[in-house]
Amino acid sequence: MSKDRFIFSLYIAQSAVKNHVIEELKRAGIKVTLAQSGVLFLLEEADGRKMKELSAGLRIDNSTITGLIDRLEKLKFVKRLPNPKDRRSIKIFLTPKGADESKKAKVVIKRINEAIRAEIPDQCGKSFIETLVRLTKKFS
Amino acid sequence: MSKDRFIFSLYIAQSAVKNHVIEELKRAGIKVTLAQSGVLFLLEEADGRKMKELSAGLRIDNSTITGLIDRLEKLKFVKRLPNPKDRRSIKIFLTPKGADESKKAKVVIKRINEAIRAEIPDQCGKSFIETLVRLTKKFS
DNA sequence: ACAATATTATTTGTATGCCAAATATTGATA
DNA sequence: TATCAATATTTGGCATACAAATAATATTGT
Repeated sequence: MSKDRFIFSLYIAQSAVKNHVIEELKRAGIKVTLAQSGVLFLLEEADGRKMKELSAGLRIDNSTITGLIDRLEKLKFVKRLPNPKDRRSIKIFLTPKGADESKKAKVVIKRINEAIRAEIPDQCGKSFIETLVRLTKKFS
Repeated sequence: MSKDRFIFSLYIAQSAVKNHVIEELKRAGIKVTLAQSGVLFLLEEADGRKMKELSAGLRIDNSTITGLIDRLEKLKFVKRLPNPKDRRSIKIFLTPKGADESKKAKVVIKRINEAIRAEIPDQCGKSFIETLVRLTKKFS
């Protein structure tokens, strides 16, 4: 049926997973969205990143990051601070509240990533991720 | 690095493929977008479908289809016609112009689907799609 | 030093996509 | 038949996402 419809199959699988994550985050009482949690995770790893570094890390457009940070700032999860070394750029910092939210979200995301791993046959488990990475490189 | 980050890997692979398709459609002078082409393909297969059938076929929300059809109708690629058998619903029909656009878009999409297939190792080619389908079922 | 160029973030406009609520119509049931 | 539940579509609100245009600042070439 969908034997050769890679584009569509990839779309609906990603869509199903994404909607499931959103639902589980909500169910856990988490205020940030999936995209916003991506920002928090990057900052947890290395705080004070520039907008540019965040958009590169998440593989999304600069202008999209602006909106994500706007909403995260309104929720008091991050703060924009000027970068004295380069006044074009801005550095983003986690607030304590944001760090807390990040940890909570990470629990949910991790659980779902493990549930996904469980769905992938062992022989081709590595191959699945490798294929995704190969597609990403090929079409970027 | 991204060994266990299935959600993220799936997202960026889908995103890369999607953006590549959009670019190629544009490059071929095609006016419809990827999502809109999905509607055209369904109608090419069976014209006069109801909104509900389209949203089910594309696995997207009802309200999203309304917008897609709005734009396709503005471009004169489809027409809304009343359904005498059930006046709650509406049937969507391809115009000749829409049928033409559909064929053009299909050439591009088919080419990219084949390029994707070429990126998947032979042993796990079937398994890749099967995994996507399994994930879709599990999380829907 | 200065002009041309590049980089960083934002703004605006358009397109998805979801959800919840509103509307219209149909079907079922008391 | 009157009412209530189910179904189909639309509307409005919000959150991504990209592209193009803009403003501010840095860098580079001469």
